[in-house]
Amino acid sequence: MSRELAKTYDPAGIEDRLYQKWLDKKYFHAEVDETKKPFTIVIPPPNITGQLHMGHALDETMQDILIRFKRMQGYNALWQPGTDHASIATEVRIINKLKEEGINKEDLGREGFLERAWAWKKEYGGTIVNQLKKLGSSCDWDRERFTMDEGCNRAVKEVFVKMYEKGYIYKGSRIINWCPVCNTSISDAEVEYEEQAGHFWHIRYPVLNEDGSESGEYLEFATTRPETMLGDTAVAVHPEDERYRHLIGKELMLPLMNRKIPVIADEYVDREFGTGVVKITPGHDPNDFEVGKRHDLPVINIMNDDATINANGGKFEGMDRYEARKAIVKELEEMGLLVGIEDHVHNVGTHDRCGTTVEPMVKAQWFVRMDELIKPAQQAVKKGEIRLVPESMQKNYFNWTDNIRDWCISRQLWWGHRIPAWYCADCGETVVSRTDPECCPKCGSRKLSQDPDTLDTWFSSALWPFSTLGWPDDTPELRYFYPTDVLVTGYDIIFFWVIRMIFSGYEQMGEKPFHTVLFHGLVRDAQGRKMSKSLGNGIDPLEIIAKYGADALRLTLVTGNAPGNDMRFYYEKVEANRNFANKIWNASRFIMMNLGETAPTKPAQEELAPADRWIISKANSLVRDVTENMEKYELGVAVQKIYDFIWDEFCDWYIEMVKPRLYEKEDAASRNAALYTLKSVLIDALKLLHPYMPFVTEEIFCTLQDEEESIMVSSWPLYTESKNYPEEEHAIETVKEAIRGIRNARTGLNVPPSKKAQVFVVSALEEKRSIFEKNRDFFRVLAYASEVHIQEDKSGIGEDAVSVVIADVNIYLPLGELVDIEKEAERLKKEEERLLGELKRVDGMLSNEKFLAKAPESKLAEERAKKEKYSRMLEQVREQISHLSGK
RNA sequence: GGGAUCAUAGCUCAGCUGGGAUGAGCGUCCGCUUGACGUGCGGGAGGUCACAGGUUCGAACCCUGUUGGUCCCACCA
Repeated sequence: MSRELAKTYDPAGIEDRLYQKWLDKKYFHAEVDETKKPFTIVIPPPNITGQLHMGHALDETMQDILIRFKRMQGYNALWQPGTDHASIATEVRIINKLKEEGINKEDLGREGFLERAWAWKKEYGGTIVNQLKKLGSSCDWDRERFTMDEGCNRAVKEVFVKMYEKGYIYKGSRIINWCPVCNTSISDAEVEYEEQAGHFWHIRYPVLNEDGSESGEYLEFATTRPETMLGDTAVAVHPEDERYRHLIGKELMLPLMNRKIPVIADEYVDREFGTGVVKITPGHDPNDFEVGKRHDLPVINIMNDDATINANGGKFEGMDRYEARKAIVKELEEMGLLVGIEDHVHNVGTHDRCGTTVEPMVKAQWFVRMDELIKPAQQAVKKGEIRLVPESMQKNYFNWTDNIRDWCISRQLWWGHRIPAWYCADCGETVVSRTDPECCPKCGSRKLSQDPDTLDTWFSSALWPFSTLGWPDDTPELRYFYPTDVLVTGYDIIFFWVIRMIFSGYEQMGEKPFHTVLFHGLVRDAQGRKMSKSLGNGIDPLEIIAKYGADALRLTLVTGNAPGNDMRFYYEKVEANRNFANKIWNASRFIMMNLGETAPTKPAQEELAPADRWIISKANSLVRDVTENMEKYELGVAVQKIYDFIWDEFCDWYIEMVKPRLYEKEDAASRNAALYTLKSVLIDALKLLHPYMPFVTEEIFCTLQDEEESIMVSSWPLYTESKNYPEEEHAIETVKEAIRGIRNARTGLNVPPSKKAQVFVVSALEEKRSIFEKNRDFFRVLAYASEVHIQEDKSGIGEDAVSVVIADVNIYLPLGELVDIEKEAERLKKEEERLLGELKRVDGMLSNEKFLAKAPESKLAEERAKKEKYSRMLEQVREQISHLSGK
């Protein structure tokens, strides 16, 4: 096999080719295998209407990292993919498309509409999936599911019927949020509150005498929505409000409608607010609805579904709600009942899909009773059975579970799961059934009609962790892969989805759906704004992939960002990561060039140079740290360590150190040891990096070696005690320190690398001199020296040499230029102060009983060693100071 | 109104349950045809970790308060 790579890494072509290979080899596919431990992630199903955006890209990348990591660790890793039918989003999209053709949905009829919808799904539903593939997502596509496929439909019906039978699902007339544009009810979670500038209209209603005549007294209040007065059925005051006590029980004349309404007393009224009087409209305000229930008030619905006034609105019938508002205010003013208008900013509920102001309306809808269901979901998080990462998300979670209200699940849409309830035209019986009933079980009538409504999209997604594994059937997959392991999602859908999956899991399966929820934040633009269509500031992940490669994008999305935090997207960051891909590419290219056609053989222990052992040892700790971080879901921290290791330690130091051994071919054993180490350390680093950058790592891996056919099914590196070489680590770090000192000095003295210099490395310590002696080549190469002299430092400061002091090593550069003695003295003084500070700190720790009792032995030893080191350094610095002052 | 969260280098952010500001990317300055890479190499400048107190031998990290920003929830008509 030829080991040649192009001079720069160009992801184009490579990525698609490798992805196809993985698909062909079925590497993504997971089968039930009792001999292996499963690791499962279910994808948050993207909407079929969706276009891949940065949010998806982040979400998928995190999941892919985890699943690839676990797969390499030897788990039987299943990433269960699928898409969501997204009832309202899709229905809106199709309606709009029909509109372009001049068709409205009713013309087509339900059947015809659904036909169009399925055709649409067939045409566009796969788009998002293909886009996910561009990212490198290692989903088991053989198991792809859809929330409205046959299995999911059965799961939905099963759950609906079961919960209905248990009394958890009921139909009731309650006040719900109505979207007049989408023409459907929506749940509380779908309402978004928006601050809007509005007004307070101060209005008064005349108080009536017992005989119905006007008493001349008025009751004044303020309202932000005067048009709802058409549906007023009372006016309320606080029961203990002295100002109005005498009016409680009396009647008022509702102007414009000429309806008598009572004055009632209810604690809901805040005496301090406004006039302490509230008009009560049970038909169009959730609070008023509750008040109405307590007082048995009639509920009057004054609006049609499109938010125009209906027949109950008298002469305002047919007007839009805002037109009616104007007209009503005008008439009240003419009647002298408008006391004043005041500017007021208030929160208005809008539909999160279309932005329309939501209208509270009383309608017969289906609900899920939450009080019982929520308990296990609450407990699970409280007891730590389900872990939220980051933990701070618990507050959010409990905020919702503690205040949960019944979930309105019926939608007046056609695209979705139709509610499995039928009504008997003859006896009025409601039949809820898994199968379509032929006749009424109560009266035998065949005049049954199915409820026209469909279910909230989230009803089916709530079942996703088990419906995708085959539930309600008792499948091997379900037994093996459930509960799943980690759910990765944005914190913005905790309420819509996460909570609902959790309680559904406990209710239907008797077990949690996953043990960990890993949250990520939003991807914002460079200015920190949300990416949105209206702002036009969205960045298309596919464009980034085309230009920089999926690897660079993936890395960009997971670095420098803690779980749950929002991040900003910078092109500069992507570029930096593209550069990193190129860096690895070139390091690998270099290694392959030197490898030639023969593979290096495993060297004997004693053939390994100190530098080899050093990098092996470093790589070994890297394996331990990275694995640990990844297991704690610290994906960004982990990859940062890999990045630093590859770029700094491996490329900038180790490869440079090894070059002389590669070029001087006399010592075959040494060359072989170097090549072997280069190759094996590179392979380990590639493996660690693979979950993050699957494509470059695979391409290099396959070119570099012939033993294994893919890095993605190779095994994760293991931390091995025997690969620890603390002595060599110490030695090479010492050498690095000295070399850095020389480089510094050279820069300070303005000596370019091309100008090779004699270098005197001088140390008072026998130990160091011997280390330098063993690694003297490095000085030549890395410090650009012509000659290297290692000498004992007897004087502290040399007599006729220029000296620069780095730590406790003196480096003499006989270049004929003198260092500024005063500056040097100043520097030494500072160094002395620093060391004194350090010693004080270490002493503090070592004399602290609590610390001594608690700290692990390794930490103690480390601190003691530091103490020694600092004392020694201090001694030397002081010696040098005295030498200098003697001059 | 309640709650959460953030404030660290010019910019964007890491900083692992108190122990050397350990830092990254970008930017900036100086210097490099060092035979993998200029998508590169070497070196530098730049931080009283928002402010004020407190706990501690020791605080960016814990507590209290202040200021400023972001977000979530909430019926104040």
